[in-house]
Amino acid sequence: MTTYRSDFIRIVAERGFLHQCTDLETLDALASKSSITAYIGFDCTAPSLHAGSLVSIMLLRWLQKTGHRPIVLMGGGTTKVGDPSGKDETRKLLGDDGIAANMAGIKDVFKPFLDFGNGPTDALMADNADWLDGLQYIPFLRDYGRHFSINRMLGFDSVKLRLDREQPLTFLEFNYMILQAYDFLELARRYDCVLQMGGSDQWGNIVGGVELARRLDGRALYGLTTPLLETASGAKMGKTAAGAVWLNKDMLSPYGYWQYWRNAEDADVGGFLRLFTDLPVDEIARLEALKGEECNEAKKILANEATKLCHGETVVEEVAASAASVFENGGVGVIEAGGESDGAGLPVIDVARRDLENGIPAFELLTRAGLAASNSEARRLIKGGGGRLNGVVIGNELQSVSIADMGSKGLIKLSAGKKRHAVVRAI
RNA sequence: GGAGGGGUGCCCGAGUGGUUAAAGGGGACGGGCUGUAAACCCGUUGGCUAUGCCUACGUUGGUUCGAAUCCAACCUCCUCCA
Repeated sequence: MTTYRSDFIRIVAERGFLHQCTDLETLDALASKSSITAYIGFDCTAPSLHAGSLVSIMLLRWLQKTGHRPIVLMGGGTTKVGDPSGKDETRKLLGDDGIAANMAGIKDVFKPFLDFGNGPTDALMADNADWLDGLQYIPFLRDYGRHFSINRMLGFDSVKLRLDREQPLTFLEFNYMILQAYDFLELARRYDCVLQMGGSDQWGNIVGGVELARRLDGRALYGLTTPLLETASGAKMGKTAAGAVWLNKDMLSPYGYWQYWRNAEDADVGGFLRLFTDLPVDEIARLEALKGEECNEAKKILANEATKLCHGETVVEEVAASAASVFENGGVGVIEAGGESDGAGLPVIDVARRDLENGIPAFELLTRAGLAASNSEARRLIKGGGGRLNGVVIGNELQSVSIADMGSKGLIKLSAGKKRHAVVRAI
């Protein structure tokens, strides 16, 4: 195995972040003798980032921990264009307001992972709208557009995928890669940023920036990509039935976040521990070796550590206690204590006391609790034997749920399957 | 600009006037087996005030007792020609 001179590259390699690099040796040498600045771009297409972006975020974290300066680039400008990479259809175009709102949510995501400030290795946040918005079409085309070959761009996966699927690719989106290349150049000029990182689907775009800088400024920049993560059985990282695994607690509660990691497949545990926690690699090797049922211990540690990074240490304890209560004792978790769970426990649904006094059909309550997307789905769920009321299978979807079903704490536990639960409370 | 071929449910993909809420596969969800795992087996997979009703096969109109299926216009993708 290759030995690396810089802490950054060594750690990144041994923890599984490394997929491709434009010039690993030189970059390693550079990072070993000086502090470098590197960036990753994030588009503002949603109000939060999800677990799919976590590899990138952790990569910036390690960059900072090994003495370098991370730049988080908000795609305030590029989001207006829309990255065709990995999308088989045109994104809905967002307006300025939507982008600004999304950006605010995304900025929050980074706070627990990176230290921001003005020190030499403090993280920096930039917004490419600052330079992209002011570009003038003809001058830009003449100065930069002439360095891009359509012939090559057509070969890029992001373009090819769209064409192969017979989906439209607008000229607007086609320009995305040029703008991203320009971003890199701009960051190199402004902040002496020498490295752009990103998911493997960004390779083409990153290389575009490296080449642009070489042609225009005669400057060597570097690109590094992370593997595109899939779970061991091939599912896309960061997606579940309930939707994306958001990093923002308004979008996904810490409880739900913890559950995502707790439910990792056996085969993924080691890799996830390396990528998504700060645990030392030899400790991970030990956890990874656990076989059979013992693997669950490793998964709990994974869930605890990952949740700690994202939502903080204090919440983790409550979440873990909740999970133990729900899954090991058939309880309802921290909410039982009577307080607000603040996302550390099962979702709580408030239902008007009057409604409960009259009785609510079981299927309707499941829908209200968010355990089914529609009343029809709730009915099917119950017919299939997947609906539970206080742990008991609901036999008939019309069964009425009322005050009488509340336990001693005045709560009703509803379940869809063995893992999805919610607590109903009367107000 | 011309000629031809396409657009079907979350995705892929059958279906060319009624028996089609639409074959098959994937995915997802539920059940079984387990370890809150994987694999495997079974079931479900448009909505609703639900033994019925409503909405759906690119869009909008039309023909017909009846249309995803026929016609027209439009949108859009592909291939070839200029």
